[in-house]
Amino acid sequence: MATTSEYQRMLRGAAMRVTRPRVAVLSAVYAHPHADTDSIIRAVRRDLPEVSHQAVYDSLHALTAAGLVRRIQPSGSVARYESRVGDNHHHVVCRSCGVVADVDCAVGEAPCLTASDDHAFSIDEAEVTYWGLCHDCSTARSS
Amino acid sequence: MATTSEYQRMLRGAAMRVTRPRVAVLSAVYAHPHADTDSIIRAVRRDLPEVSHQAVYDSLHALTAAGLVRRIQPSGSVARYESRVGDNHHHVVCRSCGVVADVDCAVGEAPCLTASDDHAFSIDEAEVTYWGLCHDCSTARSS
DNA sequence: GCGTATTCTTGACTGATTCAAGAAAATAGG
DNA sequence: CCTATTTTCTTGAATCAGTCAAGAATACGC
Repeated sequence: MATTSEYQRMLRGAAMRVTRPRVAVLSAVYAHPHADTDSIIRAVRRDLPEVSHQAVYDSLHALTAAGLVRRIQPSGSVARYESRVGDNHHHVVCRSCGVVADVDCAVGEAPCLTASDDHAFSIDEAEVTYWGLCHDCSTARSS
Repeated sequence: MATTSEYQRMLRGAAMRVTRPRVAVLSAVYAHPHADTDSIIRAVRRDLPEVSHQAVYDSLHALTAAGLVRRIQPSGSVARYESRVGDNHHHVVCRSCGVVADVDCAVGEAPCLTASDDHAFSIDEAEVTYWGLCHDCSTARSS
């Protein structure tokens, strides 16, 4: 959690114009990690009831391009956004309810960054998604 | 590549009814690894010009549920299907053209299967996606 | 303040995928 | 082989996330 002026500073630091929708979107992503676009729109509208969905989409794209937020999209899910950037962390996703949690890199610094055969690709990122059942869903099933 | 009767045997082995659309879809997935649904529909219609898109969607879901094909969906891409199942391999995706290639598991058998903190999830799979530029796209950019 | 470039609003549109109802086809049993 | 039952396929409409486009509003350098 940060204050409005901190979000403004972050935007300026990324050479972006400071607008109310952008500050509200950045704040919503910080307040609701892994939220989908629709949840972010609803959160933003608690502050700014009149923002258009397009402004939120534009802001999310701009913030993602600037590296201030990160977009994730597990298979079968819509796009989700988080504020934790630049630390090479990964995600665990519940197959049943879709909830997402953060996972630090498993072994050492970048365990999976080296593919066994890179097919002449120049690889810049390795993204790991763990799949399973969250605590609630797995107890709900066994009971 | 396999013959029609082999695909039929695979379907029966999975306790699935053998229908022409399913055989054609299975064959198309084997012939076109990492193809999206639309490419598969077009490939299937070379054999069976009258199949509905819905039959292809249904077949792909049924084949995926039976474990005969695997569905992958990198961020920002539509669903893609492949016939290589059960061997814990991963994918490298080109950020520019979206092409997908297979990558064997990097280190040992299941390098990333152990999350550092599983948040009480029961994890059953670790999926690794490598991002970068394929050979063609990276030479096209530097030239 | 002013001017200009960027961003936001409005509203239509696309494209992948799903839903639903009835027709057709596949297996089990006789 | 024939029939019954269940699954699968066809047809056509609908949904949903996200994009496109044109003009109005706003931010910020001067």
